[in-house]
Amino acid sequence: MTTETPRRQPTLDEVAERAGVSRSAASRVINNAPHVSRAKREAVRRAVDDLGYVPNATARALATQQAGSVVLAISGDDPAMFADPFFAEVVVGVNSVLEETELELMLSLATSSRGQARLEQLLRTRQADGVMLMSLHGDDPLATLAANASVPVVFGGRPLNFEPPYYVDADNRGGARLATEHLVKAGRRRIATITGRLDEGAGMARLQGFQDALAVAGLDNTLIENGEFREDGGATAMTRLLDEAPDLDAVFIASDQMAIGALRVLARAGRDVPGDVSIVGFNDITSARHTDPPLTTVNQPIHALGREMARMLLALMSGDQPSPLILPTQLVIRSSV
Amino acid sequence: MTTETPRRQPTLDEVAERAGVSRSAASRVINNAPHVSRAKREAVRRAVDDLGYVPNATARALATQQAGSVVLAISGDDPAMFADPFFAEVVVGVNSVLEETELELMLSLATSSRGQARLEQLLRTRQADGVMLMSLHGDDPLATLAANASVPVVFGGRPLNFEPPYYVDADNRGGARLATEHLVKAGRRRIATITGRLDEGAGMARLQGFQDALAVAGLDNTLIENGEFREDGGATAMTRLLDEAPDLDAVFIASDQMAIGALRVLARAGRDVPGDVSIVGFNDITSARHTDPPLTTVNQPIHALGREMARMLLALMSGDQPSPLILPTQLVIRSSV
DNA sequence: TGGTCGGCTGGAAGCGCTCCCAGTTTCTGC
DNA sequence: GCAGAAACTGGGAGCGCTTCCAGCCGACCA
Repeated sequence: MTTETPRRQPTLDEVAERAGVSRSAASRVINNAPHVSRAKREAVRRAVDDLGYVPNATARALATQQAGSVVLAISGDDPAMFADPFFAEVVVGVNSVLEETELELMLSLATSSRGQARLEQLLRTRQADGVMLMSLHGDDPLATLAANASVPVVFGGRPLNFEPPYYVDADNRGGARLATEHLVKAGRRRIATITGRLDEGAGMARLQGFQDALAVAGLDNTLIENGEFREDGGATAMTRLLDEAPDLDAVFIASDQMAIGALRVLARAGRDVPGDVSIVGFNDITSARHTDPPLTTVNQPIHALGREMARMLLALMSGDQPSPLILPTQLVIRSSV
Repeated sequence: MTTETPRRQPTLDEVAERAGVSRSAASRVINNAPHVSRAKREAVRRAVDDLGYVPNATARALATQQAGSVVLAISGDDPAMFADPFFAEVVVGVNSVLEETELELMLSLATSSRGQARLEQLLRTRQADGVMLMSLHGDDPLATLAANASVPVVFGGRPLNFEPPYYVDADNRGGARLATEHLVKAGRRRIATITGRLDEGAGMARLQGFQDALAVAGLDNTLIENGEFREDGGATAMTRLLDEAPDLDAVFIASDQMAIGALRVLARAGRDVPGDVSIVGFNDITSARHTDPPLTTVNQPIHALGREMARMLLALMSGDQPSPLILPTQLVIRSSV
């Protein structure tokens, strides 16, 4: 009902006409290409301003065969997995570098098989110029898909069974070793671990780091329970551990989430932390600061992970061949050891 | 070095040729349009399979003038704001309905002015068919942009100063009232509040709910400090409150994040929770379960918020005129009251 | 003064798909 | 067995932009 006409966006032709030049010339000035005289260049700019012209991204994409967007794909079998704050922070990291470019960010939660099919579609239809692929586990079909995708792919984390050409990962193994060594140095001798999903690279690497450290210290490294990276999994794993080895005096837990569950079990069992048993977690989520007691844990640079993935993808897209990157992890000492 | 040719994707023309039909016919069967004989239809399908044809989304977008994607835009002045797990869950909700469609999800963290410009661009270039816009605060320029965007816009939460035609929001005011009433029922009489940012709709609504409840109860409702929705803000606000009104016996805190900060201050000040002072938070983040004591708080259906935003946008895009939606909030009783 | 060179310039051919339209075929009902 | 309707069919014109290319023109050198 307003007087506003539902005016279409002006096209390049209209700009050209108004500026009194050919469409080619107009296109050149829009794209800062050479071979256009100063006078025409300015005429075109003026016309652009007057008309409020904005190039149509779709048409441009069709003509240049470049989508102008990249996708961040989170693969996994649990639809709600993305709710993990971990990913949110990765996204912020990714965004921080994409912001400097003209690229748009698409998000693909390839969680159902339908989701995976769509991601595949997305790539085959060339709606995106590159992919960042996270959290492949086990025999994720996406791994192969990625391998022979026609666009650059960088992995976030390394899948099991397969070393991708381009990836950025956190030093999970090193971090786990650090954590476990910390326990050893604190004088603990009967040290267990609660693992994450062992069909994920991170889960396995943390277990290995744990075993590395105990092997070096000459301690038993077979007290292992799986908690699947979930809080309740951590709780039940802790229960089993207490059954199996009532004399344990420390446990390295492969995620803070699980540590929270374990802490609850420990409290209920009347074990004092860190008096009776020391705990160290992994990830350094914000909650880790507010557990009782505050959790000693391993921090991984999540923001940097996202940032570096994006940088690597950009490099790849511009024809470089970047090397894989492993980001350092760091022990954060609080009060649970 | 493999024998794989870097084969381009086949085009519709190739499909048509192989099937021995016209491009128009091929297009019709791809799009399940009528007016194509059974025989040709099958020939085309076969050709599609043989060739592994996938329609080029960009070309289709250009021809149909539909991008095939929607954007979820998070506006705000803090680049890291998105790291709030709140948004992650919204994304999951949004995704759950988009997954059923052919629409792709683009994410726009319109945090810097550059980010905002890009979002504006995104819309003007029609790279997206619709927008979900979240977390406008104060005089966010995006509000007006959204208002006269040429694509449907649904708001997540209501901005201040402006009631958008289409939005889904949580019942912040009602939730805050619930929380405060709970405090009153528990026999508390000297009740304060720590507010969130008052230039955001949610922050203001929660303050109003607080005041509503106390007005009804005939209690003083002027014990107010601002915590800006941040943890440290909650801490300093609590400190000020303790100064101002050492006799307070309860505080409604507009976010769990801030409540965590406040709890720390309270503990340090030697006040027992809930013995000396009762606390209720807002949001029901996962950490709320692990504070000391576990936090009584108001749960808002974040996943549903995302889901309903997406549904509303879909409705809008298909020409309907959905009504705004206010999702119920719910008191979650734990041990801090 | 003639010849060259190199930077302008605009025409035109796509990019891959949709969809209108006019022409052809095949069915109906009588 | 025939008119008229209904269903198919393929040609062609776009969607808005990029980019190749051939033609120009003025400048510059000998």
